[in-house]
Formats: sequence, structure tokens, C-alpha cells
Amino acid sequence: MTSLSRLRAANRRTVAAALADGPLSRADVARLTGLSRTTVSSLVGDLIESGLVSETSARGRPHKGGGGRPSVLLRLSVPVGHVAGVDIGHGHVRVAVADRAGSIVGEQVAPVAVDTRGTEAFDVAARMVGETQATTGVGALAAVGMCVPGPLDRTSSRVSNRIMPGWRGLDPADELGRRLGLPVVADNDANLGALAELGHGAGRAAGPAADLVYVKLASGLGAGIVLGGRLHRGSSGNAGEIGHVQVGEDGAVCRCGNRGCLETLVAAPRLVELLRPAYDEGLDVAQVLELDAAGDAGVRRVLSDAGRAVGRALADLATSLNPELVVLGGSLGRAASLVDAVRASIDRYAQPDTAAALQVLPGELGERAEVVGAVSLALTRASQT
Amino acid sequence: MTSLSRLRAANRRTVAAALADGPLSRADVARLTGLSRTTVSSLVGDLIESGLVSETSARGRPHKGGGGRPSVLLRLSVPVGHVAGVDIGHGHVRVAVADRAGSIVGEQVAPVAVDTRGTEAFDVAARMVGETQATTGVGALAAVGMCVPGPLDRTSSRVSNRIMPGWRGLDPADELGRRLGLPVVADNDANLGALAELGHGAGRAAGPAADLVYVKLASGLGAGIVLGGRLHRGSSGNAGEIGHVQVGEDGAVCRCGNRGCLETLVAAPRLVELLRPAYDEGLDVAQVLELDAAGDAGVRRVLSDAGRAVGRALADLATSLNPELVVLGGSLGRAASLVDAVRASIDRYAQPDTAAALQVLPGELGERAEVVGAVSLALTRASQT
DNA sequence: CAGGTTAGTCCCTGAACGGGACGAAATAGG
DNA sequence: CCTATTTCGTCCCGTTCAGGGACTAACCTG
Repeated sequence: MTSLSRLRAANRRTVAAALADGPLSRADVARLTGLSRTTVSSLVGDLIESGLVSETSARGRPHKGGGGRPSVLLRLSVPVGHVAGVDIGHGHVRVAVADRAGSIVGEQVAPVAVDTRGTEAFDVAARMVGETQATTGVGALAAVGMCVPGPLDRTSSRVSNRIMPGWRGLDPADELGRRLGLPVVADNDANLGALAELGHGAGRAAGPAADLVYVKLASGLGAGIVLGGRLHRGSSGNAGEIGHVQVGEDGAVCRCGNRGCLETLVAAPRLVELLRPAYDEGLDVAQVLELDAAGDAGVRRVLSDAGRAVGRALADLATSLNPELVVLGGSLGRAASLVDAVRASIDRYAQPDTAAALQVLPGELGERAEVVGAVSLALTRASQT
Repeated sequence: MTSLSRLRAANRRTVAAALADGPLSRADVARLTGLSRTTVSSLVGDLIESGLVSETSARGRPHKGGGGRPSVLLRLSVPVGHVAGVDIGHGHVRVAVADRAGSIVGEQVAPVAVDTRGTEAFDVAARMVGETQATTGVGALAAVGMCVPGPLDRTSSRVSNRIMPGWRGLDPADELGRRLGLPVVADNDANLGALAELGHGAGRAAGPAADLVYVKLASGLGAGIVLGGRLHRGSSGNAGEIGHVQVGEDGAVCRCGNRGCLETLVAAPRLVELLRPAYDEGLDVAQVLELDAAGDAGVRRVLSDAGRAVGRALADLATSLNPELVVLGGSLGRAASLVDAVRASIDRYAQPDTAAALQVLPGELGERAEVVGAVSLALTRASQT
């Protein structure tokens, strides 16, 4: 690859990036990119030839309104083919198939006891991908993104620590890739949730270079940290383990081996257990959320205590990072009293200027955040080929 | 600027970057950069003409050892001219003048009660820059970097909050720039300390894309956070305010307006005050460090208590960011019992995998870190013109 | 219908990279 | 000592790329 052809390739990408925002004419692209109309015309010719861009039948208005030849609007062609996203959680497997524009055309969920069944989840996931492909009539997949419920080692991409008992030392992307015969990329749930909310959820408005902390409150507690629009993974891939911040010298022993981890106080199963004596024997998270919405005092108390604890940890993190947005995701992320308590706790404990500049929002994607993030990951991978 | 001339400029920078590592021949540069010998020759011609590169008198060995025309070694010319760094601390002003290679040729310190005297520090700093210039026989300066003891607003570059009573709403770079008639760039002490230790101190070995947290323990407590080799400033420029993490509900009232800030427990003046009743009436930080080195039990107790508190906050931050290195700077950063306590506290409270992958080192630059960072900032600025 | 305006294209120039040939400067070997 | 060989650096020239100017296309206004 010569330096000159690299320049042309870079300019092609510049043009494609300009077109990503919306349908534009060649003249618009020239104005936006600073390239000459001649060059843009040539580059667009290349892009049309390689099928990445197409002319629409619609005509645009001339730039300055008045009379003049109308422009031909261009748009990025949605590349043919599809991708899949797989979300393996602690108690479920969720699969989505999407076209190359990111629109999900088919989705499927199944409850699976992932924690106790070792690698069975990969078999289930592979089967579900095939089924979803079949029911939606989709052909071969270009790539698969995958969500893993725990941190991955940055260099080996293996499951690094004690969080998933049956998976230690496993390379999940490789496991699923072997079963599907497809390229698979994996990342953890909080990171993918962060990507999803940044691109398609509560963080959309914050712009692509935002500093955002996504917190997943569900059976565990983890954070995905986006700084300058890019995921921060940490030097060994363990960044965002906010659930293992210590909040008490003599707290419960955590699955990570420490004592007093925040997660042991606020994980969803623990909250349900706290409430169960006073409510139904079969109380579950969905009912807790309903009770909270209905204003039940006991539930509110428990959720706002949890929110206060999480907010306390987030306040310290915000004081150090000064992000512009915190998104609360996971099954508990939409509980109003929890969100309110997080906000209050941040206002109380974070550095005042930082707290004033910080937005706290519930996630918009709910339990689908991870699979949407997995689809994004797959799209990124697919566009690299 | 056309796209084609931009390409040449980029290649010029590539060549210059290759030469930054050490003296190389044109052929070496071609092999390293992937550019052709012809192109490299042409680019080097440009660079020599503009004075950025020069041929050395030394001759290199041919690439594969054996016979062959010996190569002419090239090196980056140190650009003519000088820059200055100014460090305005709470009780002193320090000025350094350096050549364009970053070697400091003259340095000066004076005690100034900056906190209480408003903008007088700028007059003093301007005078000291002039004096240092005169005594070292240096001509006009290309740029000045400046260290401010508190956070700057990211957009307005003004002093944003209540930390410096006499400076509120001031634009320090503008103040000093007006007095000197020179371009001045400002940043806060922790950020500049981080840059200095990363480039010329304890972080040298970590590589240029490291994740590093520099903690300044002195009359205040702040952190400079470097992620992927770049300073993280936060959405409004308040990142790194680790001194204002809350450690006690009913702690002392802090200058930031909150109660129970970590800074109120571990700032150097507070530690000295704690110790004074048991020691000399005129006890100061330097003596405390001596007593610590000599093994004095009382001092060790106080310093390790402080280290434990700081380590506690750093452990939480590390659990979230998973950095590879923490550098302890500021006047207290070299106190062995404090460093040990920080290390122990991180091992105790941080997520175990993260703690295992994390190095904790005392700063190598001591109280000169800020001025070295200010010089770096000035060099960056000067190379942009 | 004529004049004005904007979009897109064609042709050509100037700029940049890189391949090949060539002289320069050393070593190795006879 | 002389020649063959090897590597370095440069010169010449072809290829590729961006962009300016002229030209055509397509539409609006009066």
C-alpha cells in the first residue's frame, strides 16, 4: 500500500463519514469536507462502483435556495448481509439478528442457567442464532458480537477471574466461533451496554466524544466507562469493576474473594431476598419494580438505600473523572426511587462543580442494552473486512 | 491547505518522529517508515532546509554489516531558541528556562504567599522569568508553560472554583501572557506533574500510551489522570479532584464547600499540625520527612494513617480504571511509610486482579515535577508554531 | 424565452510518491 | 594493488492524486 493510495483511501473514508450523517449531494460533501467538487465527484464514483454509496431518486434543493440545478442526493448503501448479537447473561441467552444498518430483524430470548451449566450456554446460543436466522429468512452472517457477563483479559481475551465458575480460562469468542463457524467478537456486559446507550439510548444526545459512565445494576454490578467516545478497558481489561469497590470492612464475602464489595449489598437477588420476608414467597425483580412504581414504602426504602450506596461509589468516581453523563441500566436501572437516590447521593458526595455538570439518566434500552451493544460490536467487526 | 500538501506534511512528521528515537540514516528511516528511499531523501532535504534536521559528521555501518557505502547519520536539530516553565504553587513561584531539547539551563525559586496576595504572583513570576533569562544569557522565548494550583475551566481556561480566593474568574495564562508579551499556556499542578513523571520520571518505562494516575500530596491533594497516554481533563476540566472525595460524614469543612473531604485529613499542613504538639514548635514538612526516614514512630504513624486514607481512595479509583501505574508526587510523595501504606491499602481494598497488575512508585522529580511539566507544555506549544 | 444560478463532469496542471538506473563509498578477496 | 560486491544516496521519469477552470445540465425567475 503506497502512501498516495492511502491518501485516496483516507479521503474515501472522509466522504463516507460525511454521508453517514444523512443524505447529501456531492456539492454538500465538498463543502463539508473541504475537498474540491472535482475530487469528491471522483471519490463518489469509486464508492458507487464498489457498492458502498448509491444515488437516491430524490433530488435536493440547490445550496442557496434560489434557482439552480437540483442536486442528486447520495446515501450510504446498507451493505448486503446481516450480523448477529448474542447476550449471555447469568440467567438467560438473548440473540438478535440485524441488517447492516443496525436494524434488528429478529430477536429471541431463552432462560438458561448459565452459571451452573458450564459451556452449555454456547450450544444454546449457537442453536438460537441458527433458529433466528431461519425464521427471519436471513442468509449467511458477516460477523457475530457477543456479550459476556464478566471481565475479559485484555491480551488473551479469556475469562480472567473468578466471576464465572464454569468458564475460567475459556475464550468465549472462540467457543461460540467454533460452533458457528463465524468470526465472533466478545466484550463484557457493562462495556456493551455503555456502547448501546451511547449510540442508541440515553447517551445519543451527548455527542460521539462524550465522557459517559454506564452502570449495570442487575444480578451483579458493573460499569462501562466511555471517555472521549471510546471505551476505557484498563491496562489488563478489568476497568469498570465498580461492584467490587469496598464499602464495609466486615461485609459479606464476595465471589471475587474480597469482603464488603458494593455488589454484595445492591445486587438484585440480594435486594429481593431482603424484601421477601415482608412480601410474597415468590417475589421477583419485576414485582419489586411494580411495587416501587406503585409507591410501596418498604420497597422504596430498600431501593433508595441501594441507590444511595451506588451513588456514593459513583460520586467518588465522578469526582475523579468528571464525566458528563451517568446512565443507569440493568433490570434495576429504571426503578425511580433508586435513580433518585443515586442522583441525591452524587449531589451530596461528589465535588460540587462536578455534580452540577453531571446528568444522571435511566437507560432507555432496558434489558436489551447488551444485545444492542453486541450487534454494534458485530457491525464494527463486519465493516473492517 | 490542500489535501496533497497535507500528505507531505504528514510524511515529514513521520520522518521526524522516526528520527526522534535516535540518529538514523536515510535508508534506516525508509525501512522504518515504509516510505521509499527516494521519498525519504526528498523529505529529509526539506527538513534540513528548514533547519529541523541535520547531518552528523559520524558515518553509520551499512544495514547488513558487510561491505557497502556507509550511511550518513541524521539527527533532529535542537531548534534554536528557548522556552520557560512557571510553577505557581501555594507558597512559592518556581521558574525554569530550557532549550528546545527540554534541558533546563536556568532555574529559580522564591517563596511567595500566593494565596493571600491575589495577582501579585504574576508580577513576581514575570520578573523571575526576565531575571532567569538575563542570568543565563538567553534571548527571546518562544513560549511559556504555566502551572496553576487548582482546576481550570475547560472552555474559558479561567480559574473555575473556590480553591484560589484571589483568583476567581481570572484567566491566569492571559495574566502572565500580558506581563511577558509572550504566548502562555496553563494547566493545573496535578496534570503537569503527571505529564512530567510520564515523560521524564517514574513513568518513563511505562511507555507513551500508558494509563497512569499521578497523585500530588502537598498543601492540597489532587490527581492527574493519564489514559492511553493523554491527559483526561473531564467534561468541564474538573477531573482528578481526588482530594474532594468524601471520607467522613462529619469531617472538617473544606475550602471546596463540602465537609469531610479527604484533603482535610491528609494535606501536608494538617499533618504537620497534628505532629507539632509532640515535637518542635517550628516543625515543618522537611523535618517530618527526615524523622520518617530516621524511623520516628509518631511520624510514621501519622504518615501511614494518611497513606492508608489516600490508598483507600486510590483503590476505589483503580478498581474502576485499572491503571498500570500510580505515581506519588508532591512533598509527601517520597515519604517511605506513606508510600508503603498506600500500597498496602490498595492491595487491601482494590479489586484483586487490578491490584496485582498495578505498580505504585514515588515520583522521581520531587518538587520540580510541576515546573518540568510546565516546560513540556511550553515545548508542545512552541512546536506548534 | 432569455438570463441567472447551482450541480456535476471533463480536461489539464501541479504535486507527491516510488521504481529503476546510476554514481559514490566502503569492504572482501584474490 | 585491483576488482567484484554491496549498500547508500540521488536523479530521472512514470504513475497517481487533488484541484482549478471551462463546460454542460438542470432548474428558477421574470
